[in-house]
Amino acid sequence: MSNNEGFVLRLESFLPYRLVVAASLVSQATARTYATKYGIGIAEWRVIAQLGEFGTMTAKQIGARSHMHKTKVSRAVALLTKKKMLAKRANRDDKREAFLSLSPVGLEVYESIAPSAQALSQRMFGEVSSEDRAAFERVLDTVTARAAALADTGAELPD
Amino acid sequence: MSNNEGFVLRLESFLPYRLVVAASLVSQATARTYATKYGIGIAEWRVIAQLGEFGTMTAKQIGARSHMHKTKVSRAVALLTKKKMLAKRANRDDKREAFLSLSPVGLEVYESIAPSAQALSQRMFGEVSSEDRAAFERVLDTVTARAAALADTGAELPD
DNA sequence: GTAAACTAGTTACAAATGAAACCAATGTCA
DNA sequence: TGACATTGGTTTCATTTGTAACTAGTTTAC
Repeated sequence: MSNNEGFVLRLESFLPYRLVVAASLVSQATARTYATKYGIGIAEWRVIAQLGEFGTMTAKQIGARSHMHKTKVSRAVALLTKKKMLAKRANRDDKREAFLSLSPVGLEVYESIAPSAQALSQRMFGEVSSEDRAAFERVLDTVTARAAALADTGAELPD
Repeated sequence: MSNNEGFVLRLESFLPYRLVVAASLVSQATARTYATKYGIGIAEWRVIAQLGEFGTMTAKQIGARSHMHKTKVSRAVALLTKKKMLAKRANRDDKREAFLSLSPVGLEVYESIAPSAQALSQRMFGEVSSEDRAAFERVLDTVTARAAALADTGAELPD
């Protein structure tokens, strides 16, 4: 029984809530897999994925493309460097930054983990029809844009 | 340029990644709004939302329905109790648990925040067509189920 | 040329989080 | 009945996270 006569919010069908719950489960499942099979976390994996896709980037570029806070990137890079998965090359023209890329070891990890990630995704989204998948992507796009705007303008709610 | 000839994962179109990014932005926007306007966090809001919807629940029930870890529920309940937003009534039949419900203050908060939350959701999902929204919900459902299964079985990746 | 403003990245600190230990109460089963 | 396992909930502890301060390097404006 609900204890108020006015507006009642049904949380179970409230989209922002459902989205966040789904993402958190996906994230858990993913983290668990990467951790148990490769001994790295999601942040590290994202760095590897970016470098695997684009070859060479600065930490800043990685952060921008992967939507990660710069401290997170910094720590992920430090860890991956310690694990010899990354090569760091100084930029002669701007000594503040460095060019990062996958070392042979890192590349190996990437080549083994990327198809696995794809397979995991397949397990989660595999039985979705392609129409639904397309719609899903459209919605993700608009929501991402809207939420990003709301998140960093700190916009007030309408009354 | 990519630095490997084999399989390349395009992170920007990788669904689990996009889902998690979208959710994190939604979560940020939401948290910011609740925090600035009501001085509570997402966990606290979820507790309030559950109680607003269902009236009276134990901490355990709240955790189960809202997908929150029991320590998180415990802390949220403690905070809300300190803020006089919750009423706690002992269960005579099982003194380990207690029945929680919204106090008059808590109910006020709920009645003011629930429509705001709805409005915020509207801002994020408002321009989505109802077909896309339906598809989106279908996908969320299947993904939630699949990810939950993967997350707690600790299933291995296929090779 | 140089002082002030700015930027890439790291570090220090504080808050949030989850796993595990814990406490009190309840259930089980001999 | 009484030992043992289990459960609701809290607390402790170690880890993760983000904010803010900081360092080193670069750009801008005079």
